[in-house]
Amino acid sequence: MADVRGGLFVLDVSGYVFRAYYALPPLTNALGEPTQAVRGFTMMLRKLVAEHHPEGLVAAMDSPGRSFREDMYSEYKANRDAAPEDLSQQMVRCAQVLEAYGVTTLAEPGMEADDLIASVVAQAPKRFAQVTVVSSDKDLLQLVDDRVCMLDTARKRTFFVADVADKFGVRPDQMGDYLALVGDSSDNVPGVPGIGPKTAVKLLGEFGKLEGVLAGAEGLTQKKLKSNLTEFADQARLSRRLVTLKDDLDTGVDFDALAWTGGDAEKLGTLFQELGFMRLAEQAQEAVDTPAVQAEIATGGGTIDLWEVNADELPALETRLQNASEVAVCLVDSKVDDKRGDGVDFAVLCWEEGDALRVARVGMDVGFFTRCVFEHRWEWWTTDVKRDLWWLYRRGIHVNDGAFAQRPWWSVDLMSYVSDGARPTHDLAVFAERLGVVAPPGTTPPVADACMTFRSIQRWRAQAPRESTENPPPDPAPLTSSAHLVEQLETPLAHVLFEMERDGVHVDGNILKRMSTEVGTIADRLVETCHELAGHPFLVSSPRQLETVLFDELQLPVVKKTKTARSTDHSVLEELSALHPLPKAIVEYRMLTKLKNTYLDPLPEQIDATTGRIHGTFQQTVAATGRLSSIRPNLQNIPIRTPLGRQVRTAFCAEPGHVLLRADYSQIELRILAHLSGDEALVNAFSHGDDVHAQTASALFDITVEEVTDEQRSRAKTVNFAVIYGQTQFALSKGLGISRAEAQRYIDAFFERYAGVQRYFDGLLETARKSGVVETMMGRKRQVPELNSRNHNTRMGAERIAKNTPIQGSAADVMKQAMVHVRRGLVQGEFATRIVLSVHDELVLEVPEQEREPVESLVLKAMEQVVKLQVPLTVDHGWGANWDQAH
DNA sequence: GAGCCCGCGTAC
DNA sequence: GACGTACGCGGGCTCG
Repeated sequence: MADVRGGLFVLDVSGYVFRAYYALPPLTNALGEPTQAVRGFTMMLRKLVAEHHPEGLVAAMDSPGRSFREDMYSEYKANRDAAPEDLSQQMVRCAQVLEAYGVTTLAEPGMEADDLIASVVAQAPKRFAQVTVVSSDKDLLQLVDDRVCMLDTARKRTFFVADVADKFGVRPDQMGDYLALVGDSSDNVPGVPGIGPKTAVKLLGEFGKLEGVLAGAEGLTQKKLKSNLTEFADQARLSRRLVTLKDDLDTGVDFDALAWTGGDAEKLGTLFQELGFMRLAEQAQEAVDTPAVQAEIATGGGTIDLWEVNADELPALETRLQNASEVAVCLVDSKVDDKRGDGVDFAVLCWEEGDALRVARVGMDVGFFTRCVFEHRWEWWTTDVKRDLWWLYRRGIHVNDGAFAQRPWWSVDLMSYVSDGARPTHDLAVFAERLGVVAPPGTTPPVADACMTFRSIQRWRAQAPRESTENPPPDPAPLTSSAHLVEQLETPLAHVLFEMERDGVHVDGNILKRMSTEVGTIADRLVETCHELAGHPFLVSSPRQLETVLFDELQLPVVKKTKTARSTDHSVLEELSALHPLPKAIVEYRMLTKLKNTYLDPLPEQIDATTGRIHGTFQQTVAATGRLSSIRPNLQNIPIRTPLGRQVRTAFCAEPGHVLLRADYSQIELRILAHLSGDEALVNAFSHGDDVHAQTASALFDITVEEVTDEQRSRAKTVNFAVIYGQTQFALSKGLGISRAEAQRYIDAFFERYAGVQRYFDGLLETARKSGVVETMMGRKRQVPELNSRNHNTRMGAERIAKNTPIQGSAADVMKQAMVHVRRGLVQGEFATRIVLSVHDELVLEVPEQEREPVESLVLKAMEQVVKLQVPLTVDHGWGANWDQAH
């Protein structure tokens, strides 16, 4: 969600209180006065002030009595019971809270709050650049435009223009027509029978406006729809009038007086005491303080002047930018979390002149941005460089590898991520706060963001150490500080990922659809089998219902428990299958429906009709260890372990004339462990090309490597993994199905054989306890404060994280660097080969037939030689027409 | 009706 | 209570 700061906030009090009254559990004060809605409203108001720092505040309420809409249509809101007495009382109390808070409250006989809000919004631009309507009422979405958004505090969502389109399928200015067609049951607005959201969107998409739809009804082929539109045309017009907001009321508002300067602590204290809000009464003072205006702020003591750049002023802007070495470019798309790049477009540029920041707001001008990318030489500073590349791409500005490499790009998300991968988000607001950069007061969100981006990046680069003393730098490609990590690894990788997303992966949807039909049939039969075995129908997919059937009705033994229930997971069902046929059927059913619901059905939906390819998103700042992750769809958990699952991979195939190359690191994490620990036995084993799992087995079972059976090797492999994950005997015993004592014996045997690993972990934990941080080979950091927790479990969990993160994270460093090198090699060799997937230790490339040999050697070489470790890095590979075959 | 948590299952 | 890192599904509860 985009952050909304400053500007004017217009509160829909009636709507809020109405909902809170019914939604919240009843609450009364000592005198029995109902207060739940007042309390909800007060909390909302406090939160709003604390989080959004409004420049101005104004509230609007409905007036008691008949509204002009009832004169228009006697049934308006007739479905609502008269407001209960205790709701009206609370409405009065809310008005008192607002008064004590110093907020002007508007009410006008015959008018609803919505009309007052619309009128305020219409006049606000004279004084406020940005207006936020605070409401949950979709009627008010009509008001949204590029200066007005709606904040729904209940659902924690902000609606900009693109969000309205996203949610309803129509532009904000079409919302009135939309509601007129669909109707609104909560206000008893009739609409047109038979027209729901889908039909309304289709009609408005075709005809634009309600009148257009009514006029165009004649030409429609669907009979019922046509007759309804004709028969109920007047009802639609009436509905349209009912949902139209009156925006020309004389509100008598003095907009200058709306600037919020804080409330009256004394009044609030008294009021809260009456209401029985004792905690709030105590905090009344803090509640009314406006955020301190800090002169220093992001401006660095200078001033910020916003320059609205007209088309004819662009050359002048460019001249001034000639002298800028660094420019924060905030591309404003009305929607942050989106790579499609539609919506209202403009950018805010921020740069430094002398000691002052300059800010320019520029509309979308392809020529200007093309010159920004290809001609101007300043550093491009942003919050999300991959999003910028998409944004530019969607407008025909194709930043290829060469153009990307020509300028330094710096991105807040990547800086934040390498500094501490464990943070839940890496957005600008948090990053800036950590660096002590605050938003300049009284600026609109895009301007504030541009200034904060500029100052934050400046400060981070000044603070980031250039040298690290923690680990010796790997060679070649030394990355010894987080600044280097961003500059040489993550930022170039962002461009590689952009290209991977843009180019996508070719997927044959028909294969998946055929499988889906077959799997669906079998699953349907299994449902019946399950019902018969249970003796009655039940929802087979519901663990809760299954729990009842298995443990209450069939009286099967409870094998293990989850936090809240008796577990029915795979291991439990396996065990129970000896006692009853139902568990086995469930296992089968789960396997098939998992396949169908997670892969077979969703994947074809994701195939882009024009490219025939899936263009997923690779997230670069999500996994705490430094790994990539993949969403929409997740391309990193495509099945491989079962034959049926593997069939899914046959759908991931090369285009005609191409072939897939799969290349994966062999045992990369164990090799990293060997390198980091320097353990002699482990290093030697890898250096000599020995079978490390067999070597571990020989230690566990006290036999020679030659005597190791397949079964013993497999157990040793599990133990090797357990060490990487920092597992204890408990988990290992579960994994191997052995006693805890036996598991402990394995773990002890491992660390006896590989004593260097034990020493490495001991040293690592000692250092990490002091610093609270662990680090990867390339200097990626993750905070682990829980290492010093007094809670045993928390501390143990933190120790597992501390041991695993350098291993998993360094492997991620290596793979990411390899991706950058592979891509660079492909560009330099002018190959048409594309990287299509990256799955932690595996790369998949789509290679034109004639490029097979050179690309194979390029990829293997790049991956194997990306870093020089104490042990060799080896890469397995395979070729195939599809992903399955390439194994 | 949307959002969230839970249990579960897929990958490395 | 106890296995590191992810994403996503269906069910079911909750609801400022």
